[in-house]
Amino acid sequence: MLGAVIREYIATAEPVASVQLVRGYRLDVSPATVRHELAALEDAGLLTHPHTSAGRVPTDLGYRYFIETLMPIPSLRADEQVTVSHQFQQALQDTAAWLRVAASSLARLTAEASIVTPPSSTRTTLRHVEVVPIQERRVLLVAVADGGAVRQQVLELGTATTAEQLRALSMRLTESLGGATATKVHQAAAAEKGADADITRALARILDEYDTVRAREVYVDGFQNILAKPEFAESDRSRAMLSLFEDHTRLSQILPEGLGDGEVHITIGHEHRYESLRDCSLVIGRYGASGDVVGFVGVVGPTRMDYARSIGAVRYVGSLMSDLVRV
Amino acid sequence: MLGAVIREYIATAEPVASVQLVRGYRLDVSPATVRHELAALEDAGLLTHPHTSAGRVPTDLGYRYFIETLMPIPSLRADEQVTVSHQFQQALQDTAAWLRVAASSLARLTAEASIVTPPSSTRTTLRHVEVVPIQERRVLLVAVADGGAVRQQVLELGTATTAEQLRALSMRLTESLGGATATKVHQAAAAEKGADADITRALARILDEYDTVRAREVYVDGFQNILAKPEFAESDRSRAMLSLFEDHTRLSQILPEGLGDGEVHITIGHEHRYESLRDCSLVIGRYGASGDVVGFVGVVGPTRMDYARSIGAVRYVGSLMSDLVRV
DNA sequence: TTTTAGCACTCTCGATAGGAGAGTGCTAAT
DNA sequence: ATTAGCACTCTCCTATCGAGAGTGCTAAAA
Repeated sequence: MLGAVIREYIATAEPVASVQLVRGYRLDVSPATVRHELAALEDAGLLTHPHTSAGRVPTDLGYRYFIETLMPIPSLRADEQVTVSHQFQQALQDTAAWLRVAASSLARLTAEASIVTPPSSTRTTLRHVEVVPIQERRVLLVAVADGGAVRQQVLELGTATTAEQLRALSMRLTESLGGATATKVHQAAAAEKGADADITRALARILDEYDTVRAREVYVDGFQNILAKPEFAESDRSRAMLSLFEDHTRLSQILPEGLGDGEVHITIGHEHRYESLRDCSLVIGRYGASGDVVGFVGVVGPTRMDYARSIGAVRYVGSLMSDLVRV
Repeated sequence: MLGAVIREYIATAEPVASVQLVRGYRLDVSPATVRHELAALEDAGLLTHPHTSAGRVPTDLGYRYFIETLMPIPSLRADEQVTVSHQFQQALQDTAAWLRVAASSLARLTAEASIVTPPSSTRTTLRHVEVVPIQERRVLLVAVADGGAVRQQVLELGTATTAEQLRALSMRLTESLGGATATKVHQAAAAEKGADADITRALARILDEYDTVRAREVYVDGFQNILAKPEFAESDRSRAMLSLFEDHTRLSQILPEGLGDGEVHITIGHEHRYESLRDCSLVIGRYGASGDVVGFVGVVGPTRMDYARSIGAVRYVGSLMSDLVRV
């Protein structure tokens, strides 16, 4: 019964009445009986009334109960899987590109807004360092990390350096710092002097960035989907949300701590700390290679959202991303 | 007089009445006289009436006339300049980072939404190529272009290759393709065979990307500012705009063609092609080094926007970005 | 004990109407 | 050319009303 109400409400966004249930689900009882049951569910705190003579609406608790005990989670349809994985194929080269793909396909699949964070690692080690000349005194420092992730940074050198010297430097750095963690590189930086120290320090900083699990960058897509939902017709509400979305620092704080691999974490309405998310739910998954390289992928929508579908989509996209990161 | 109406309307978003003008601008004439003048401006097509007994509202044409003939354009206040350029200082290392900074400071300065495209060049030549090992068969291809812009791409090689071999390959490619344009690199790719051909082809594709002036990536910020404006209270309108903003392909099509260096291009309301931008204006500037490396930086807001301020902000941010690209 | 029919009661929502307020356009006088 | 005066128009707010939807309760039926 709770399930019926929730399904109906998810579909229509209107409070659902007893007669609707009887008709829509071909129940062999009268509306009055249904009303009795509904009243009981309301006493249990799983449903509410917007006002005396309106149909039932699920509470946050109601959704939670539904999700945890009665909801089957179908995986994505095969053809949808194909479409998405196909899009991923086309964006393999560039991390930024496939993060964008992840965000946009998730948004499209669920018709909600999506959040994706870049992969970051907890104890990255350096695999390869390359210093590439750009201009007279400018060099590009390229650091390839353990998992194959790459980061680059432009540096200004104090003295002009030839390509040969840089090449030698690259080899020396790769040699000495290969396999080193952030702390080790920091130590190495402290030990060096002059221009090389600058470079090593920059390297250390790059590694530090990998280690901060919450990257400053967050990829977001599909906000227009949210704006289209009837519950966000008033612009005040959607504005609060949008401002949260644009403030990536704040945004990254809604990501859950200590999420296991492949797990999906759901927060509903009042369950999260931000006032502006009171009418929203988050479905956040984790992708990455077993505890090492880690990122988040999730969906944001009104509490009245199709959780089963969202969870399915998040799981699938997450698994694709895990594959990409693991290689 | 037109100026007074426009200024007032920009400030209040309400149709402006004759009495308001007399009071607000301490005119030494009666409201009736002002009404005469306003009627004349209306005949000229520079103002309208929402309805018979409402104050005046500028038309698109009115804004255009105002901007082109009567509007002084103050530069940003010194302290604002300092704040912004300071933020740029902190994001020098990473192209993506300073593009984000550009978008967000522009949004903050103007309280409108902002658009920034990455720098792209029309006839880029290759300066340096580096092939960096990542994993057994994976390599990172780093291409440093003429202006100092850097792009990277992960490649899968058919055969395993040692670090030494890659190093030699890097030197050879830099040697043979240094100074080459996209077309030349394409030719070179066609001439080669095997794994090297793959790499050269990838290089050519990277150069192609530089050459497509309109990059697929567009940095956008401050959409919430738009949502806050009274004219966008209804979510339908803002939704149309937001969907345009999220569709970067469509978005990049609103950027003006053939814009000179340091010029600022303004499009008002009905002047642009997209229906969903009917109530919006664009203030788009160009940054880059004299015709070579080029990107766009601009502001999007309601037609009722503070053009002087927007132009000032776009100019300043644009000049900062030009400095960054030129080096 | 569970289910059901019947009915009163409550609340929303849309339509309608009225009145205040704001602002213009016109006319005639300065 | 400017202005005072005034009629006229349109919006916007408020109040009111009735229809409609849906519940909760009660008492009867299964």
